[in-house]
Amino acid sequence: MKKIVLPKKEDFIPHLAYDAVIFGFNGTELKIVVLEYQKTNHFALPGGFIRHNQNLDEAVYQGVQNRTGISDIKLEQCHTFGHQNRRDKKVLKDICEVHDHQINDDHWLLGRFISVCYYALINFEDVALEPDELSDSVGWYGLDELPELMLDHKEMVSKALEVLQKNIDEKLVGMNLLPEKFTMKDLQNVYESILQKKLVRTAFQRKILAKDILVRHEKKYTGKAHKAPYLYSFKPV
Amino acid sequence: MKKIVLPKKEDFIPHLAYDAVIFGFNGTELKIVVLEYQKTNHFALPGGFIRHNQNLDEAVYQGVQNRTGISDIKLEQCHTFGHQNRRDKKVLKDICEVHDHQINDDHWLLGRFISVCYYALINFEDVALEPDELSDSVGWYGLDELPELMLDHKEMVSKALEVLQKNIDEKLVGMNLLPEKFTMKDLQNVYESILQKKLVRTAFQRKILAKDILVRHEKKYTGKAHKAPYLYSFKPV
DNA sequence: TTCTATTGTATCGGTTAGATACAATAATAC
DNA sequence: GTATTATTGTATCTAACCGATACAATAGAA
Repeated sequence: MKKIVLPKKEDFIPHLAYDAVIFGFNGTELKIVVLEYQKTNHFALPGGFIRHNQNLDEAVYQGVQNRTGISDIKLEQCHTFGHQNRRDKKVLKDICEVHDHQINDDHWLLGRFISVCYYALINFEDVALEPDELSDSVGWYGLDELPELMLDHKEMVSKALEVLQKNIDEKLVGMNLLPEKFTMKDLQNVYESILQKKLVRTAFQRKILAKDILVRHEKKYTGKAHKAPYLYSFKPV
Repeated sequence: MKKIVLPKKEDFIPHLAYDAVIFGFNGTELKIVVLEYQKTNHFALPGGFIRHNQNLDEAVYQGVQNRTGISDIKLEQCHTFGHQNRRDKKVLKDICEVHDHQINDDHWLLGRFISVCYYALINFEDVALEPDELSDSVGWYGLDELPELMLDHKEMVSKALEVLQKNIDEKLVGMNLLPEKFTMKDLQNVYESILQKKLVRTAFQRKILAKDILVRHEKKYTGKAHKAPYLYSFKPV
């Protein structure tokens, strides 16, 4: 197993971390990015630390990019988790062991961490996930099929979803989760995935159209035996 | 000037702080708690640091209590501020100087701090503000009459108000800001102060009554030459 | 007794959302 | 070709909600 270099204590703000809940939409279901640490069977949200010379927001942006290959996303802060027992020696020791690393019990990475949680929405299609050297795999998981996650990462997912639900009407969420052109049904699927409930088709269509944020394009012929829906895109700002 | 004891580096999580925006309502206007550091003309939100053996939430609760004398409040997290330039050597040096303290340029308190901002709503009447040993005074300031505040504390106030506005309908804000019994006008004043806009009296009354969260009591005779309003209290949960 | 300011409530019109209805239509079955 | 089917786009009805307006009730002053 390739030897890794652990982050050096003096480069980072101690006891402080970030984690990110990256939402994507595959056309049917809302999914999030989860990392698996090589050979350890430990799963976690993409996260990391903040350098002394980095703004918090930037650290998160760059960190997410390094760990997942995702760039060009808009991250929003959602909550800071600061419980005393936010530490997990076992996971980190397992990771080090796999990489043939010695780690002392008093190593800074084994201490308590306060973590600032961010979330982002991205288009499933134009992302190629690329695991970093620590991670075995980086993949999309549906909200109902999440593996056991490290620490309170599951709580972070809940919190992020909650914030997303609260902001759904003002944030034009579809813009980030859908391809350039999409049908009204696609957009409704996004809303239903986020809100985790069925919406009334006719009322949804009426509401969205009344917002006057969409441009209507040609029809989309799917080959199915029924009326073809129009394609839409978001009006440019 | 009495010599103070600076917080010791080894007790606290370095580079991490909290600040709190405490909202109160004096019957007419929304105000917040601001500390003034003795003889320095520096003003700040009540804030502090997190001990290694404290949960974040608890650290904030206890810290606010120590610094202002306020207890028994429900604090809500609103945002974490992490810009690189969140440091202000001058303010801290001034404070130390006043207290006849030497402080080196590389002292941990002069470094960069990431701060988790909380807010709370309290009833103006049942609070006696008591400044701690660092502070000259601790007082209520209207949102339009805030003094110049340290660092990005003004931004924190804006953010807290924004969050408060967003949650106003689900959080029953009056419960914390008003005395036991109050008139509909009082409650409307609270809403208007928070939302920073006038509301339609009749519609407001109808909306609140429709929520079915109030109990109506006797009338309140103020001595004014007009119909006396009813007093209300919030229904017990 | 009259006057004034405020309160409590009712009503009208406009907007929005759920429920329902229905015509339009793309492809299939016959 | 014609009938069939599933889905889409739109209209209509109703209920809920809000702003605007009206107005009666009323506490105290003039």
